[in-house]
Amino acid sequence: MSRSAERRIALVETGDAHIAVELDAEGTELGRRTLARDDAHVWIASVEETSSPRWVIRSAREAYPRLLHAGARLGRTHDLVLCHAILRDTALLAEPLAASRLWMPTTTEVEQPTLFDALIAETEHDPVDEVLQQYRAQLRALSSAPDGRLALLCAAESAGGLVAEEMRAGGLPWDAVTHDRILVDTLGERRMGGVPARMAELAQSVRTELGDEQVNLDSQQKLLRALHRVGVLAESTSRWELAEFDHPAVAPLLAYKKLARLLSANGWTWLADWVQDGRFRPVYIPGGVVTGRWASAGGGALQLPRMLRPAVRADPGWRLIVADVAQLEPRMLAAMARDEAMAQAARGSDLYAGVVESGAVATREEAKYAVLGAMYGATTGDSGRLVPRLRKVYPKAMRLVDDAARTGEDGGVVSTWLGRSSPKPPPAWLAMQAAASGADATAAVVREAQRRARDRGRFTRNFIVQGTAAEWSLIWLAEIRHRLRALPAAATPATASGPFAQAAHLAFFLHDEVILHVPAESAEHAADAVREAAAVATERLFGSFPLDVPLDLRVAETAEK
DNA sequence: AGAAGTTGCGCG
DNA sequence: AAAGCGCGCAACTTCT
Repeated sequence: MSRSAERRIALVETGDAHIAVELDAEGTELGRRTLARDDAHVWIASVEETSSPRWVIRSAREAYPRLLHAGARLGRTHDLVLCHAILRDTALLAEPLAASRLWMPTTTEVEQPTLFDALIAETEHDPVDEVLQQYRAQLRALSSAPDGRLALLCAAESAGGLVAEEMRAGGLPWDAVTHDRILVDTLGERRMGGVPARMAELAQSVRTELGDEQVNLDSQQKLLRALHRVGVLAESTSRWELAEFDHPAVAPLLAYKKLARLLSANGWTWLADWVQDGRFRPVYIPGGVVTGRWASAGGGALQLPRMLRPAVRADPGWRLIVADVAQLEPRMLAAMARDEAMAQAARGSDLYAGVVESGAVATREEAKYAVLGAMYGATTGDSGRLVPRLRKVYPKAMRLVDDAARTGEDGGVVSTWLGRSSPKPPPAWLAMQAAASGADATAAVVREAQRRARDRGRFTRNFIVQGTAAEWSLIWLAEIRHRLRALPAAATPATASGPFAQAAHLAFFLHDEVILHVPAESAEHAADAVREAAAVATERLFGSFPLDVPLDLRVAETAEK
């Protein structure tokens, strides 16, 4: 469908109603209607079915949960809050979108009203006018772009906003019984008013070996002092440092710390707080990371521990599709830099094996550290030592990241493939650099400024790669979602009610991995959808440049790795 | 007593 | 084993 043929409808929530405003391609109003809050979803669903418009909304985060709950799904949106952040900061536009506090994400905390807010309140506009004005401003910004990249990014980001809410509504199927069994098997029997049995035994062993029956193992300071008393002269209580010491307290201590971590991060309290009706529902925050990666709030969705993956279990009659991309970031780098040699190494499922084949390094481990070091800016250690070898074999790719690093060191801004730009350095950073370049700068100030400049360089170096990988993933998600909507309703309903009780849905997303929850009879079609979506994402970003982005995909009952 | 900062861990 | 990017969270410690 061509863009101009696309129907656009702004959907604005007012106190007790929704106003739907029909728009043309420039955002000019063609007509409007008022919908009572309680049955807006009926009209929306019918319009969705007959003409699948692009809905212009303030924010999916704010508006979509209620619609989903009422039974209306939105196909495509333009999310003004998400797109405002992109168009405001992008370096691709000579004249970026004007920043406005009105279009920042609303925070949940109640903030003290500022003078600025008071000013806004005084001059408050009609909410419909505000939406239309902002949309027109964003359309103007997009029409001044040199190519379609920012428009693609805005569309993908908006789709991400929908996916995030739909994933929360659908939830990740979570088997509390399996989770509990893992906890008991690992931590020992749960005991009222104390730590679980096995943890208690380990703690006892540690205290005995330390000759201190009282020491609190969860206090770094007290633990460190106790260790020093028995001759373990570690500087911190971190795992890798303790492992260096040969003392009988070390082994049980490391085991205890591992269990303590599981208990506090994903123990019974977490299970009770975050799993209801057999679903884990974290809050996803699209664009929550400066690079464009998603953040999460609550539930620790960014740290789903490997150990607990067996608790991710499909409902009866349903399956999980578990898919991830191996080495997404270096693949993105190869294509961004149009580095044919690196793309050649990326042919097939293991990029690191390809790097070894190219002769740059001898082993797969070396390849891994060299490639990670190139993207992260390692300068010392094994990783730093290997990076120069990549410069010989992949000069184009290395020039791209090296240039990004230099731009950052100089205080500049870099952009991802689709045009999301890094934040400008903060005033304190600029002040430090200015101070260091003054005639009276001390050696210490100069040294510190150089260190901070290198920090900045490593950030911008990584930004372009991490951010472009996030863009690939966004398109992947959007294309998966699009294809899932065509699948038939489930033969067996899911165990949890809600908008996805009978529909295949995205259930989890983490940077380069997705988990889908799908009716068993649709599993193969859903798997195909995930594969097709990956191919489309690569093609949308890089056109005909030959880049492999292979998936590790399986259809299973659990998400076990 | 509660806010703010630090440490350590686990995820990509 | 490493020490290079990006996160969230819990528990402890220090500050107010």
